[in-house]
Amino acid sequence: MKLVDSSFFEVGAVEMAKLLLGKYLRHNTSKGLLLARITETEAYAGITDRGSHAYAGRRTSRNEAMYAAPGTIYVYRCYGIHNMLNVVCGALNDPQAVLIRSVEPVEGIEQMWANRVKCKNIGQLTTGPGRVCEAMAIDLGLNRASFLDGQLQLLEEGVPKLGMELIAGPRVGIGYAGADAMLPYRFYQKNEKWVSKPLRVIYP
DNA sequence: GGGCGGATTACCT
DNA sequence: GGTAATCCGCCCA
Repeated sequence: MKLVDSSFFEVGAVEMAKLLLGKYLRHNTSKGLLLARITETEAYAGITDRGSHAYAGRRTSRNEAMYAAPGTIYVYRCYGIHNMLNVVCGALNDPQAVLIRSVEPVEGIEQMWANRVKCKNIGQLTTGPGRVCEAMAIDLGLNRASFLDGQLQLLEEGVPKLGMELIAGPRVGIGYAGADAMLPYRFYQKNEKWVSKPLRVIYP
């Protein structure tokens, strides 16, 4: 597998959310290598998206990473407890990002179990954005770093898989976003089992 | 300076 | 299905 290059990130969030499915997230930690396949994503599509931290051009210390170069890592803390991992994409000063909601563990699974202190069920090891960060030891120290040259990386297989059938539906937990809460910006592959919350309503 | 609440999870009934 | 946990960022004064 090879690292994706910088141009990979130069697309809007909705396209990026689809392209990230099946890619690999690798974290080189002091306790060993963690590798996982991305299985569920959500797009946060810039300043017109009421669900986004950057809606209406909001720019604060928390979301500053969204305004950085495509390929930047955006990690923030939610509910005072959980970290959320996002991939910044689009263009410089165009705050687009994709939330990684679930992954399939591939390597370093023992370490992931150790990181997920209270987890007993394999199906809950890495499904959910907070769980992904806990399992893969992703914290605020990675915020504003880059996927292109750091210890957290994105990889792809030499030969892309074809014919993925995608499921799309509304994003989770953004009821405040009004009409934008209905947008089909959450994605996973058909028959994917590493998913946080299966969709009831499926958009064709 | 102060109050509110969240891109969630785990554990309870 | 309901709710506690837990804290910084955000917004208003």
